[in-house]
Amino acid sequence: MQASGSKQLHSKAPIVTVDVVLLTLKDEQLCAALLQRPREPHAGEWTLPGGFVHTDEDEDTLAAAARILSTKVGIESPYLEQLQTFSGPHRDPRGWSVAIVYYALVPHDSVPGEAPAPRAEHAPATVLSIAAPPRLKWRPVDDIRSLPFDHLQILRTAVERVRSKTLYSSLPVHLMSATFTLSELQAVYEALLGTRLDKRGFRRRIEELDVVEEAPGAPVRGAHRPAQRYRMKRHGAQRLAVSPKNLTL
Amino acid sequence: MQASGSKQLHSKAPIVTVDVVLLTLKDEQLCAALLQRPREPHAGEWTLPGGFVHTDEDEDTLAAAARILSTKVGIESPYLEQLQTFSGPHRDPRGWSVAIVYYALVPHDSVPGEAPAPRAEHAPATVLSIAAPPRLKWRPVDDIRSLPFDHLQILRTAVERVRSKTLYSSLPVHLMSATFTLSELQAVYEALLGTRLDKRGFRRRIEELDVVEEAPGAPVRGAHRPAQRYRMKRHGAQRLAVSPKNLTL
DNA sequence: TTAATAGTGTCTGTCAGACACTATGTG
DNA sequence: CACATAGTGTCTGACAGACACTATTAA
Repeated sequence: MQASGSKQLHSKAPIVTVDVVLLTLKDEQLCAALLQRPREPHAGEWTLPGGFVHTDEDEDTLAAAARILSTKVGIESPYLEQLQTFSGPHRDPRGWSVAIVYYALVPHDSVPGEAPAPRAEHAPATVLSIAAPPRLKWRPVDDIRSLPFDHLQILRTAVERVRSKTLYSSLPVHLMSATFTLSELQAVYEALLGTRLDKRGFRRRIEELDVVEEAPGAPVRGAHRPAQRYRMKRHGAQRLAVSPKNLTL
Repeated sequence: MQASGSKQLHSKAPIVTVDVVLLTLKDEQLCAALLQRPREPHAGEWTLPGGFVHTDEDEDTLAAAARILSTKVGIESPYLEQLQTFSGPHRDPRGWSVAIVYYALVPHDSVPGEAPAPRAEHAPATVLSIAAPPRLKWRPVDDIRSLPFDHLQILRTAVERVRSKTLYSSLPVHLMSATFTLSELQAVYEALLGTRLDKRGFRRRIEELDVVEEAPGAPVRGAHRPAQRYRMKRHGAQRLAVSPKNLTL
């Protein structure tokens, strides 16, 4: 037994883990981060990043999720939000378990690659997990057909949430690099939704949401007419702008 | 320690509870159910219904929430949905804790009153906590200024969620009796939103949502023109209809 | 008939979708 | 110049908000 030494004599306490669905956009495809498990159960298989709560250092499960991303994937302060809690006697072979699940969005260019040891090209910051290097890979979410535990269901739930929020919010800006053009942003929305969007309507909408602003510096000088660079507005920490137009009865 | 006897030597496992924000509408006011705690911590104080997961009988935390409502409040199969999971080292004096929180909506006429001992009508199953019968009361949510643990924050989050969903969904039908008139339903929406709504627009909207149907039987013969009775459509179990109009980018 | 509530018809301003247009760069 | 991408102007059908109207009961 554990902390509550007096009352719960009937049943064992559940196992508690925190899992993270880490998503990015790569070649117009939404991809999820998978780690190869170093230990049983399901040793050697690819799963969502996860781990136990460290009650001696984590302030809450959000902090635990951030720690797991930092430690096991080498990603710092991404957009991170609680998804849902999954539970049951069979989802983990070790017994009755609870998984508090978060989802995270990161721009593709701030992400460690697929090497057993992280590539040198990106992520110059020290990656602490070098000692027991977890293998990392990114897989398009629509290609993932099975995962250990109930991680496939968790992944599907997270993807559904992200796609759904894309319809009425500015969530996808968290998939963009530090600066980006509106055309790039539109391409990201289109990739997530699997639809073409009208340029005029898209720009009207983004402007209403009021979450991006012109970034200083030179415009993008591509093959043709240069494009204005934009960046995310930082209101407070990481607020989600939802169109007020969609909230009318 | 617990099931995972090998890896987590660093920190104690968190305490896991399931709490429920149980809401109903009474005299045009949204009210929450509060129970008087029979035990420490906060013995004698009024809190949200809650309890431990019984890993030997609960299929998941949703089932645990349903069991807690049935056992401790005497309410069977209400609308029940996961709200959010709260966690941290300080929210419960017993230690680092996780609360998986659900919210439930019930029609006012299917609800036990404020009696000291629970009525005999429900909960025929053995109630283990009969020794110290939990007292129940209903308080308007806007009058509740403080609660033990972090239950005030939890309550506020649930109320915000319900009011927000009222704007674009049919959630409030779960606050209605078995049959009801459209005027009554509109009054409930108005009470939740604190706004007057246009009758024509309201009826258009409810029709689009396609969640109510005409109920058989005599119309309501009140003081004046009789009104058609309606009832909730049962699609599957308890689906939530969201207006598709609000999901356009 | 009056009062009160149930329920419908319909006008209108607003806005999203559509699409044509201009602007500005490269080669 | 042709071409490609960036960015804007603007028309129009649909629809939500508003509100007047009819319908049906009791007293």
